[in-house]
Amino acid sequence: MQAAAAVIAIQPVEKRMPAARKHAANCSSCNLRELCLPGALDAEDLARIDNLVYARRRLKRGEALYQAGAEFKAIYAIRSGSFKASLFDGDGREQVSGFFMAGELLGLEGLGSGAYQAGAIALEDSEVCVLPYALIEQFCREIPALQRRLHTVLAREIVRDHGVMMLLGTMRAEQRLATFLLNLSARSKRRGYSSSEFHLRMSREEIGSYLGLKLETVSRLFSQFHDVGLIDVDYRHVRILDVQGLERMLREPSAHVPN
Amino acid sequence: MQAAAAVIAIQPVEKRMPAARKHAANCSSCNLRELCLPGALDAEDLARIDNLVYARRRLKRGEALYQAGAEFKAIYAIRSGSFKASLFDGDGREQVSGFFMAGELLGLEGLGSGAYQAGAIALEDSEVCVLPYALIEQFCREIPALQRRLHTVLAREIVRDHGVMMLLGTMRAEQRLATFLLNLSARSKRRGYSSSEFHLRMSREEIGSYLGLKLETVSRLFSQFHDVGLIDVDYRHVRILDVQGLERMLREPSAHVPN
DNA sequence: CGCAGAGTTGAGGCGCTTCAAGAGCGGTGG
DNA sequence: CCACCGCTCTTGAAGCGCCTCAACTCTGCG
Repeated sequence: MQAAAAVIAIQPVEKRMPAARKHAANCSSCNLRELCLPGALDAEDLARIDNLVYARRRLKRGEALYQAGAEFKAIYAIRSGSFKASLFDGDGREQVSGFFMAGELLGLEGLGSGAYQAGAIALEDSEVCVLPYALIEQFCREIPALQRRLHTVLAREIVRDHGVMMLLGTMRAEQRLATFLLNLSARSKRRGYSSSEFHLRMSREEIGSYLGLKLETVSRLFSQFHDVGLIDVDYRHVRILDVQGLERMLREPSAHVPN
Repeated sequence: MQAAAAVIAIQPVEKRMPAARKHAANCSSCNLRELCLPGALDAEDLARIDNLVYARRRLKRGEALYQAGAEFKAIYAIRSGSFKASLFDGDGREQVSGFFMAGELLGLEGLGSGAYQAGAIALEDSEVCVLPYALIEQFCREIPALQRRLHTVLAREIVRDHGVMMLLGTMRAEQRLATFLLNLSARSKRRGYSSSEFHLRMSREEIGSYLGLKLETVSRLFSQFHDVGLIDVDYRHVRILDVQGLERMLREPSAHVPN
């Protein structure tokens, strides 16, 4: 229970939500639940975890959900908005390790360890559900399906990181950006939005940090993709014109790039 | 139990081990346990998980413990020897995602998902403990300390991957190799071996794949490190002469490399 | 309306790759 | 035991891709 006590500064759901909206804090009535921690839990299990969400928290654009190195207390599920996660090392390097959108989980790397390794910053006004670790531990012991789901979600995070390693280790710049755009497209689609048209919530510099490129290179690639008819770009608004063209780029050999 | 049944081809511990050596299959009598899954479990909990190790398996150099994409049945703890994990994508790219040594766990990314994402190959004659997922799930429900430990271990794997992302995304070639050598040194020390002198079990090409470099570059860097007095190299035998020199390299700004 | 931050575009250079040739090591068979 | 062969490693020369530096434009916000 110490983890729950540690987030006491945040108002519990009951106090924050007027009675009329209170239901919205329950996983069972949340339309993002399939994407989120509950996944394909059946109705009975779903009802049992309804007070797993200890609180909600709203963040403004640019605000930090937690800092790198901060004490781990809870994982967070994104209810609305989006975030970037940033890694820091002791020598002044910074690297964006991922972008996260509605239904995705933040802070998994702190599970069972003392601290968050990456910092999480809101890329727009956002809202998250706070899932205290103590509650997660308890519910996972009681509900086998949830335990398994947590493992799945953790494994998925590892697989996601592997994708980034592959991208950084083996792809040339244009393939990295193509991968990035296709990934955003797929996640946008999965959330019921357009797969071909979306708004980038992050800067060229943040994209560059994520992809292991400089912002100028990212900018040039956007222009180049536009020139060959793969996409339309207007600042942060992107429309994909030729999905297969982007996919084809990934199959090209990566000359002049590490194996 | 289906996971345990699926590994039936491997002889259970009781059958493989003569009575005199049988104890060696128990975590409680394994001198690697602190590094491994059990971690700092107390004696009582340790006794309870003694048949978590369903079997042992020996592999020869070059043999695959499991292939990428194979059905996930168990995680593996390295009892002796070492492994590389390799990632593959659909477009013919390959990337070494890590090197693993005694006491470390393989196959975590398959937890709760259907399949291993990376393949694991023995870099020398090795032996592993087989930990069936069904048993892990069950023991974690019964033993809170083990549940937490599993989370810690999973989170550590994520943190490890973040380190690789940082390395690939922000460091120049010589910093990558320095990081690699310092990492091997620390892990060697932690296992009771020399921190300054060790034998590389992997080829230059495998190192290169891991570091996002070509094998020729790796080779040149070894020579260069030798020339400036940082290390002695004789093929795969390495001796670190100047730890602080290597550490100093990491602090240098990374001109001509992504942010 | 002005200013700061974000994005674009150009010119030049460095770092790592590519291509190539040769040397060293280990395993195998005579 | 030695000679051979394949694989790994080393080293050199040349080139490409992305970075650096820099100037300018566009956008959003007070």
